Amino acid sequence: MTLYVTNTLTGEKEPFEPQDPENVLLYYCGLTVSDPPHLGHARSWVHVDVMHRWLEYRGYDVRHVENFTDINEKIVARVGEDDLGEGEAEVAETYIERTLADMRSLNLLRAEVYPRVSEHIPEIIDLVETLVEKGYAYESNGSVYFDVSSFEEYGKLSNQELDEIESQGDPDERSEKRNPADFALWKADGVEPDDIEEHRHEGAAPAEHACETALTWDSPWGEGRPGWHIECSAMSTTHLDDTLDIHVGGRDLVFPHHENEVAQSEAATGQQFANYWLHCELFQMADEKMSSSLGNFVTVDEAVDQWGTNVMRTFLTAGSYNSQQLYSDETIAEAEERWEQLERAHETAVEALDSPAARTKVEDGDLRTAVDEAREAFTTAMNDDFNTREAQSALLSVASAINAHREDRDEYDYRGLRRAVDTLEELGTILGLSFTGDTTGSAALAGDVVDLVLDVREQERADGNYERADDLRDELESLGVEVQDTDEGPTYRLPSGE
RNA sequence: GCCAAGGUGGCAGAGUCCGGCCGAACGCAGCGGCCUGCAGAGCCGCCCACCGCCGGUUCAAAUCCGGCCCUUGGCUCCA
Repeated sequence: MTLYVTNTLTGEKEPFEPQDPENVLLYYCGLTVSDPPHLGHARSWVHVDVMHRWLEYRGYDVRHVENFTDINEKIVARVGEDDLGEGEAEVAETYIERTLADMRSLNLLRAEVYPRVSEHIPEIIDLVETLVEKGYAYESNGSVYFDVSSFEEYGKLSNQELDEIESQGDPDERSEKRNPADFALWKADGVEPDDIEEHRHEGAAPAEHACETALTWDSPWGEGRPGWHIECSAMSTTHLDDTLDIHVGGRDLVFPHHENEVAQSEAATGQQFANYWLHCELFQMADEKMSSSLGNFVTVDEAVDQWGTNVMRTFLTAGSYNSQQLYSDETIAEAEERWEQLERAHETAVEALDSPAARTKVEDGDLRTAVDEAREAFTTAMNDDFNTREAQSALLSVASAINAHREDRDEYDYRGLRRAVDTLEELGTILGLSFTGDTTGSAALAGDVVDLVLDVREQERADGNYERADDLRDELESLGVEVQDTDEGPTYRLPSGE
């Protein structure tokens, strides 16, 4: 079955064909590490992760590269704040560590490499030199700008005409540029206090001091720093190839960032930069998008602490990657409900498999058919531009089939249930969902203690002391332990977290 | 102003590329029943949609074409 993806470059859904039939070169525009990652980032990460997993599931060897932009005025602006660090490099490092920890907490597959701008200055300088030599860029006052008029296809990604594009970069640069739409590849000197003023928070070090920590490098044009767009071109080429199969990023980066990457890379190599441009849509808050600059974000660590990894992943894949998604307590709660349905059904099936009522000679055609159809539906959904919402529906239909089977049978279809459990686990993994609860350490101890309390409660119930039994249940409930009485005795769920 | 995406039930959100299986999925909320000491979970059934508006094409349109209205995002740092 063919995989279809929506390509921003053409604006159409097209069959996906990597250059090499066995490998996929995937580059994701990572973040500028000047703030703690928020749920908007997590949404993109999770969708890229699901793409990665699905491509692997389809048999491709995925070479996934994701950069960290660790050179930026906004990072300099944070110097000295809290315990972020005493210089641009330290602040960046602090946030990179936090970011990697957040990524782990979301159960993301690791990328092959997480290149940093500061470690690719020679490659960047080479690239800028190439552009100057080929006549696509010019030096001005120690800075180097890309001459957009020299690149005929400029605007093809964001579908804009050059004369409609307004000035890029800060006002000071404009006098140095030939065309207001030209953008900086290399910026002369370091960072000036004025450059960071708007990004500074309370408690940050004095601007002059912070700027002194800004990193600069020698270049053929004198001391300076790389411009914003050039790093992705340099790093993707270094770690992958001149032509990427898939370049992913947030919708908000289409212009100018991605447009500029296309211009730089294609001007330098003469090759198409990326065959497929995929863009993740943004979260929609009640009345505006979630963004670092608006300060209306929920950080990833807060969210994962509160809801747990599986709920977050269910939430983040509750819409297609390329559709805007509404963020609210209600929409998260709904995702939690979906996840819990899956989790409960999984548990139900596992318990049924372990019970003596499970027979290899029993066969429930409805169950087996439902599982097979769900598998089919999941595959179809994922191949249709990574339709994770539909994929979730398919998983939920397995859950319903399990419950229905358990409901109206006295003897269970062992093989059918086995297949249902395997399907939930296997397909769940593609969405990054994990059914394997923590059965070690304190979680196991907690489970034993709950078992003990439930034993006592069962005795009370047997004795007809329902009030006492309900109290025990309420107490457990208040600790987050969800108790359910079933025909085969009580079951419970510990608070979801990790 | 220019570019892009979108307007589907009370909410949320698929389906629109490739018109008919859409009398519109999945989930939440709501209603009835079963089960239960009770509750929850679960099961069965139901309710809620003239698919933004107007017009066109067609045997047939949520899906194609044209016009209009509205929303969101980008055009400045942004996943």
